[in-house]
Amino acid sequence: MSTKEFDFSEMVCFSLYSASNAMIRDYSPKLREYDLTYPQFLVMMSLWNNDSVYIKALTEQTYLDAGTLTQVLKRLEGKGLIKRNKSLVDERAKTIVLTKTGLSLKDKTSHIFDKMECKIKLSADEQKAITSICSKILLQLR
Amino acid sequence: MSTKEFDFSEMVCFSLYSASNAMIRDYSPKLREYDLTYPQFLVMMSLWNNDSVYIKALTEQTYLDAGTLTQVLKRLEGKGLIKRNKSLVDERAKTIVLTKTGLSLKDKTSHIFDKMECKIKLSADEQKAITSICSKILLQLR
DNA sequence: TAAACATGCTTTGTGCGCAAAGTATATTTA
DNA sequence: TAAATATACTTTGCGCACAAAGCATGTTTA
Repeated sequence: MSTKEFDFSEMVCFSLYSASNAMIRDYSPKLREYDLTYPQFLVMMSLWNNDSVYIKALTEQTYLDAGTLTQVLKRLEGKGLIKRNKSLVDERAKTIVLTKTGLSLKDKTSHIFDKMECKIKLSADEQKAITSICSKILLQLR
Repeated sequence: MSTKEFDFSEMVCFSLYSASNAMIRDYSPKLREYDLTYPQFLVMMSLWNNDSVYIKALTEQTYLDAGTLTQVLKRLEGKGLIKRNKSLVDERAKTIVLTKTGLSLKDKTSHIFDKMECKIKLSADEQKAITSICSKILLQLR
């Protein structure tokens, strides 16, 4: 016993983990020009899709937990990109709305994706494969 | 302008990020029984493959940077799983060696993978696809 | 309608992940 | 061989990620 070797390149979890870290690391300098981190950018994208939502909706979009989102949203509010308003309907909940500045960032950052896409060269099939297998994993771990 | 919707499920980076988070989140309770985090477990696996190595070798195996590894290794040493010895050949470098306790953990934790594998049901082809596409991404971001 | 429970979010504490700066040792170069 | 450069690692600072506990407001139930 104790003779089995661990082949890191065949491990699903490690592959995802290291590739995800690498991609986010690569995004970071581009995002930093707009004073954003990747998770912050993610939240902004979700809000650009759909504004005036509860934090609960953002946890479902981003798969981040409420505790993580609370601090991310505080920082985004600190930068003047969003406002957190207490809901009138449900006093427990907070409605997240984009400020004018927050909204205007959408167009300014739209080139970041294009640059990224051309940097990592995946075929359409590979792109489809990886995203669908990731969805499958995510679904099984809910 | 400003009309494009972001489709999260088609984004490579987000797919990797959320699936990786989900898998690590799922591993965590099992690893916590052995007082390990996922990155700590990763380092241990690397050492179970190959002991008495410089930290540099671990950065290459795990793709974690030296700063991250320094703290992970300190914690592993604190738990008595490894020792960090100053190299006799190169005074700058540290040689990481497993303790008896650290070595013995290999067999004790070997079941964790099997449980995980059976939980996320991927075909052999899917597993091969995802790991190879992740390798490709990693290679392009070096 | 009071008590029990659920929900939406915040707080706290731990451990990454990484950039940037720092320290000590080693190697190369002029 | 002294100065410049490189290497191996550590330190610092910031922002996640998440579990667990906490708080306030809702909803359900006895």
